[in-house]
Amino acid sequence: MEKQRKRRASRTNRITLDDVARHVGVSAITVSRALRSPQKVAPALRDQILEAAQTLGYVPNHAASALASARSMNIAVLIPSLTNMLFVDMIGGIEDILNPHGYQILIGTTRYAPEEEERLLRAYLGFTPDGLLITGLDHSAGTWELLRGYNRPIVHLMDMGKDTDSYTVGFSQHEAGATLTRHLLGKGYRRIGFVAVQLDPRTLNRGEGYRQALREAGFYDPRREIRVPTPSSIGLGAALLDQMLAQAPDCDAIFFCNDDLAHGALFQCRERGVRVPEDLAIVGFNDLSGSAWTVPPLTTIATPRREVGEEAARILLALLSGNPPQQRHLDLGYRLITRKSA
Amino acid sequence: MEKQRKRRASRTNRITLDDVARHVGVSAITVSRALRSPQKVAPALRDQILEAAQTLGYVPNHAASALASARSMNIAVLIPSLTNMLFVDMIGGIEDILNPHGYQILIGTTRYAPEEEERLLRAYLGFTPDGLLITGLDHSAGTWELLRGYNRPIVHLMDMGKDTDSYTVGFSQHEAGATLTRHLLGKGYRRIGFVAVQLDPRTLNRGEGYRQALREAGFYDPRREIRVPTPSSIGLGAALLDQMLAQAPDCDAIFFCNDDLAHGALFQCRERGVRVPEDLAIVGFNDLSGSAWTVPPLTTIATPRREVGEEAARILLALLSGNPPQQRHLDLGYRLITRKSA
DNA sequence: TGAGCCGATGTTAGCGCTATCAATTGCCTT
DNA sequence: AAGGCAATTGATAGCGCTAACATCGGCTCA
Repeated sequence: MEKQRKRRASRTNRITLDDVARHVGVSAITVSRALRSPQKVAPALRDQILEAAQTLGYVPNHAASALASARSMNIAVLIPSLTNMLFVDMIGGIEDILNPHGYQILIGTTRYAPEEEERLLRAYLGFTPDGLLITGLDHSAGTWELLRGYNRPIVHLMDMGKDTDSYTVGFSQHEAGATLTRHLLGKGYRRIGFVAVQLDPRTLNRGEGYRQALREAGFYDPRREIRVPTPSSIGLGAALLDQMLAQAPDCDAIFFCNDDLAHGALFQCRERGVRVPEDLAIVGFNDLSGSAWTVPPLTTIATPRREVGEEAARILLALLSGNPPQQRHLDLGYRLITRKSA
Repeated sequence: MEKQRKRRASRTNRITLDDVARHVGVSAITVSRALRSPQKVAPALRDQILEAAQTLGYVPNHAASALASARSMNIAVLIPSLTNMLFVDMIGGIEDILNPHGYQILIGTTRYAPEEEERLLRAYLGFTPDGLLITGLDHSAGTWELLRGYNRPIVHLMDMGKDTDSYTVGFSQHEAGATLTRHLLGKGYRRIGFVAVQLDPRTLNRGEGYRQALREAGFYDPRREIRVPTPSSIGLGAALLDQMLAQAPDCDAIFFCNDDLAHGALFQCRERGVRVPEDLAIVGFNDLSGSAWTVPPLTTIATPRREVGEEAARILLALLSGNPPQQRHLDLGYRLITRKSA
């Protein structure tokens, strides 16, 4: 009654565990062990198996392993966009921590759209990721439901949610916006404009901080705010500088919600003969790589994006190994970078 | 003789196909069909199944599907780095084409290191990707061996390999480098320097083009070349401008292998009081987003990186559907962008 | 009217791997 | 000497899904 195992037309001619096992003359499970937990196999045999695997060019089938073990060793990471260097830097931090532990990250870009995020999340759950890193705390109801049903570690990035019991790693966008605004106030600027683009929740929070700081000082004026949903770019910054000077010519400083925009604005100031910072101060946000090299160099807020990635990954690893950190919210702060533009 | 299927301690409490099937009162395969090829299931039943799947919150298990069907619906993409916007743009092009067809891309960053590329490739083959997009044609022997053993579609990106039978999509780095150099020669510059960083094969090819153009014109002088293996950055560009002016003060133009560097150089020229282009012409390569907004705007070569991604993805799709394109090499060219810096 | 065929659904058997438990061996205790 | 224990290897049964073939009405057409 020997059960004859007949291959289904050999759909793939890949080398399998069985092939290696047969080659060495042991059972498949022993090969599996030799590769996954070497200390469980006698040294001599282990070496023989590893050599055979090498010779035959064996590559473990990830799907089969994930299916059998219920651990996929991959982590889904959802970010709004790869075009924004902010998130690229964050991804770098994540990979630096997770890769050495054998985790593979799956990057999904939501294009700043909640529906797209939900669709993507659903698709990524199909990969049975062992953990999830997701940007922000603002999600569609459907997304939250998926997150609730996903009973594995989740860490939210770049936002602080002191009120939730989700794990979060980030900093207060609101405070950062207020800090930068207060810095301008401290320098004597009074008619401070704010330019917001993309209008994702983090941008809006910065705007809230700006508004609060100005209100407290008694200088808030809604005519000095511009909001457009367009994605950030240098060209847009130049255009919005023009728009701001047209709609509020008395501005003595402008807070751009992103360094890109500020770069474009600095360029445009030069074109228009507006002296920075004598006639107009310009400040940005994020401290992107070019901001030290503009003319004049840009005053901005440095955000700990790489560290956010790293720390979130560390928390995820802790959760995966069953050691939940006592703190649910990690605030990595931000730094005010004062250069010559204000 | 009913075969009792007993669950293995219910390791995951996810909803499975079987759950949906039981809920509706059909067999698992019918549910599978309703989801994957709806036209094979009677409309009324299909709707009932889809609704049940929705209600129960069913998410297909990717690993199981990949294992059973030998099609993973994912495509591995190996690039040197995400820090370089060049590759981010390329990824954007790839996703735009592949995502609508249901393919998921797995991004691997090799850090410009052949050994890392080989390691990554091996890891990614474990995902049984249905196709592979890999940057360049310069790989370690081990990588080539893996590629040879991988009998599924592969497209090489950003390099032309007219001599190989690999599929390639890109443009001639060599010609682009020569074209830019000839442009400078045409403008009357004679003592043209070249600054290469990172020293990946594409950079080196540009350098070859530069050298050939200058040799043909009889103006090549090796003292005007700088090569450092460091990654490109704005700060490095500033530093290398200084170095070049120190080692070859008679330079009347400098070709930086990347726009980043050129941005830094422009900044440094301003610091040093070197007028561009009157005292010194500066040109870059790639036409990154900031290059239209420098002072003065940068003359550079615009590279079709998004298109490279798109076309490579299209070729991959064609290969996956069994319609190999007749052309193995797709040259997407490049454009000389003349601005004020030369 | 019956062979033939088509559309809709089901049955069976794996995909390649690992969890679980069993079997074997050698060796240590008491 | 018997029991016990650890170390090593193996047998078996699935993980959740889909390919391949089987089945079953109903319907067409000679």
